[in-house]
Amino acid sequence: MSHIYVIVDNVMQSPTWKDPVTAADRVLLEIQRAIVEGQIPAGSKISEPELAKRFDLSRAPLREALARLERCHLIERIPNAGARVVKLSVAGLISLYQLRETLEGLACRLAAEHMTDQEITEVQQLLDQHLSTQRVREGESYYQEAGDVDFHYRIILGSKNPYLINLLCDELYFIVRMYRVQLGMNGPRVSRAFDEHKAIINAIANRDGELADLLMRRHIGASRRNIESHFQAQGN
Amino acid sequence: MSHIYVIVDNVMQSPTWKDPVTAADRVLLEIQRAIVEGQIPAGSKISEPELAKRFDLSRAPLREALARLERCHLIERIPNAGARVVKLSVAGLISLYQLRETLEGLACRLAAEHMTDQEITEVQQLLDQHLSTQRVREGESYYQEAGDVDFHYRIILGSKNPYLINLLCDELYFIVRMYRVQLGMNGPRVSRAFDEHKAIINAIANRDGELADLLMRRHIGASRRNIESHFQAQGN
DNA sequence: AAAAGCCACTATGTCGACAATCAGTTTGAC
DNA sequence: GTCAAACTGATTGTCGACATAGTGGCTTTT
Repeated sequence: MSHIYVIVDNVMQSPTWKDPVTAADRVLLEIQRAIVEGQIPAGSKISEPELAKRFDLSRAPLREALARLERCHLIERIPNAGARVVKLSVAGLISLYQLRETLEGLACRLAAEHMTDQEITEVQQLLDQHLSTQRVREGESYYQEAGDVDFHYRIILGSKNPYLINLLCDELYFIVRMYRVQLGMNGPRVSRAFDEHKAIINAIANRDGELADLLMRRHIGASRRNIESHFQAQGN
Repeated sequence: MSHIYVIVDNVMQSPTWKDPVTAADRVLLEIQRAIVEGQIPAGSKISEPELAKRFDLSRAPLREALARLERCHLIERIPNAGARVVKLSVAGLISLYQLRETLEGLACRLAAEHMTDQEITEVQQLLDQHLSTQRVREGESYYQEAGDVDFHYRIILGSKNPYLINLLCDELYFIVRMYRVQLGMNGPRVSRAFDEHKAIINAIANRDGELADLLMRRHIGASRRNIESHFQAQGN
């Protein structure tokens, strides 16, 4: 299990993420992982003294971490009443994907305008590389997950819009992962996703922002509909 | 000067904002106002001991407030090196308005789907009301500002998308205001904005999300271009 | 004189304890 | 028996002090 996150973490740490220098940073990463994995169950109450004891530090850095957890929508705090881990719901997931559709569409439009030729070439090489790796180890969707994250990540960075980058890579990233992990959304759509990714980067290479926008929205919309149909019979 | 913010605050406090119950909440509001007004200059360093003394409280609630200020992009923190008020730039403002265009466009599309007939009627009445008030006190753009905020605010709430609402009303609201106040963007576009608002709410009333989206993006895009041309000769 | 290294000082990160607030329970009155 | 009010327990908010990392100035060396 653990090597999944090793891969993803390596992917993410380079560009926007600074390594955890302070104790609050370290505990933040640990709690993020625990919540995303479901080790701290969704909807459960957060006890500051308990977590402080569990991670062996004072409440001060812990509260700092909680503030940042609230920022990425992993917990909800009520003054004088404590914090709870967010409850997952189909409605929430749909709201989230609606946002992603629009935002990553915008990222594509801006990326078509601002990415350098070299950056585009690198992404294309990345896709070919992921394709071959996935061919070799068919069925193991970890690589698809990491590759998918990496692809979207590079497009977002290519937009060169700091607000958009911060939003998608810092604030929305973890809760998207939480939904994917806890609702088991690693699933199929493997080969189709590759083709869609290729079409998107090609549109960007042609500097056709309009088309890249459309393709990305359709790409994420397909994921969303895939999930929606998956949960039509169930409650949750 | 101060009564401007009284109006806006009254507008904002009802739906999503809880009144400041804790000391950190109170000082947060004060510092937000100070930064937005430029009383604490853009780009200046934040000294925790100094602010703690100035507002007469400990560093603990102050740091809580700083964490939330970072969340609304009003300050930037570097570990072990302190916090600075954000530096305004034309590039930053353009990035911000690009985001707003897309996000509020999405809000319109969702609002056309989710707003109740009553909510729509209320917004229409609000527009007529603001129009008459503005007619009476021509030239005083405060009312236009408050009315503009109120209009956009209601559309955003009408989207019923919690992530989108939180984003636009909590995270991006203050920095948008900071740009408007410090770069003096109360400006003209008064009567045109009214017409555009009316067209948008009419599209929503007709449940034409596509059109409402387009009109809103054009509406904000006009503001952005208005600002861009205003700063083509200057540095900043 | 300029650059590099050292040192003192300040600011940030962290800690433990106190105060205020809220939830659940028990007690009391009608 | 039921509702209300006070009490108890624990949790959160706040405080002051300590440890540590960064900043600026001074000395020393080339």
